Amino acid sequence: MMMMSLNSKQAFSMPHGGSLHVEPKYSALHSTSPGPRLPLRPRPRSSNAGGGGAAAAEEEAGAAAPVAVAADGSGGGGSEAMRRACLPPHRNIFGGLDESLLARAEALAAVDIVSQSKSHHHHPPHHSPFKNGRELLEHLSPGLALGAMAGPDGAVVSTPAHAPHMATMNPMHQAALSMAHAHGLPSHMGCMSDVDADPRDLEAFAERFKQRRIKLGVTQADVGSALANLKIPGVGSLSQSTICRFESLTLSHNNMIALKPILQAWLEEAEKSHREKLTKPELFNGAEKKRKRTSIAAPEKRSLEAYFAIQPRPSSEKIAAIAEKLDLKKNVVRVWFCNQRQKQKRMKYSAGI
DNA sequence: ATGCATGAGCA
DNA sequence: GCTCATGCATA
Repeated sequence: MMMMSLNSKQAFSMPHGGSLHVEPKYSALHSTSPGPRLPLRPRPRSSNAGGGGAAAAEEEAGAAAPVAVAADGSGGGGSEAMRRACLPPHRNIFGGLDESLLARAEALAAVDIVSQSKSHHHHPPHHSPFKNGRELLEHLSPGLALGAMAGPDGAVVSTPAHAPHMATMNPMHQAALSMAHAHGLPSHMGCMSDVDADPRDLEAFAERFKQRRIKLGVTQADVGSALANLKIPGVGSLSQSTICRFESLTLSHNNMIALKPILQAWLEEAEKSHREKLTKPELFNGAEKKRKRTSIAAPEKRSLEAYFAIQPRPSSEKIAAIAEKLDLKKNVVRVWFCNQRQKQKRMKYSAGI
């Protein structure tokens, strides 16, 4: 059970070189400063109150792009608004239909749906302690726009995460990981939040970051857990996924902006430590959680995509109907749509706003 | 690298 | 119930 293989050591050689399809990064948005700089809200708890105008506002929101910069506290709302402003005013012309909607999607995916004899599997609603890495964002946003930069009150979300297979780690890794420094974050942070939002900058940084990380011989997973060692108030660890997405620019713009200073801080510390060749292993240990990932079969997936094409935001009832037709759990379908929407948004951005 | 999932905060 | 930030599990 300990041979999970990869994961923590995928630093330099990813077996899958080019076979993977990279998802749309939001390459270069507008060249210079967008407007949406701060995802960080003043105090509110975790992430970005995205919910804000979410669903409702989503429809048009066209004009309100400027978005309140931080002050409003709902970073999410703001970012969202601006994001929407950039999106095409696609509206649900299908608003009224119900049956017809399903019928149409059915038609589109008819072939697949027919074979209801799919072999999908459900499993109990797994759960996990989950840690909240979002809080880190709030603390990182310098007082600039917010002015309210509380001290160490931030709940430092430490990571219950998984146990990095450090046993196999070489000295280099350890050195890079062991830098535990308590300090305020690199100087650059002082003036970000307003200027660091340049997409081009983020792109450049992400690339540089990856390059230097690899140079240090540290994996994405290592970086994630090492973040906790920075002891930055409110900053805990992050997962390999997040680091990966950061490097590949597959995070939301706001998320990228929020993470940049943190990763930059880590990078500087890591390189510093690397120079000193410090070696003090520091381990965390993780828990034993086993979440099972639902795998939606291709036919069902195609059907979902067909439905999504005509109505990306189906009502609860439509979701139920779809779930039944595809013989999937309603929640699975609902989540699928949510994730699909997120994905679509990123795609639209990458499309080159 | 990416698919499915959780959870916080908001409407 | 949505969005958004993130994460575990997995291809």
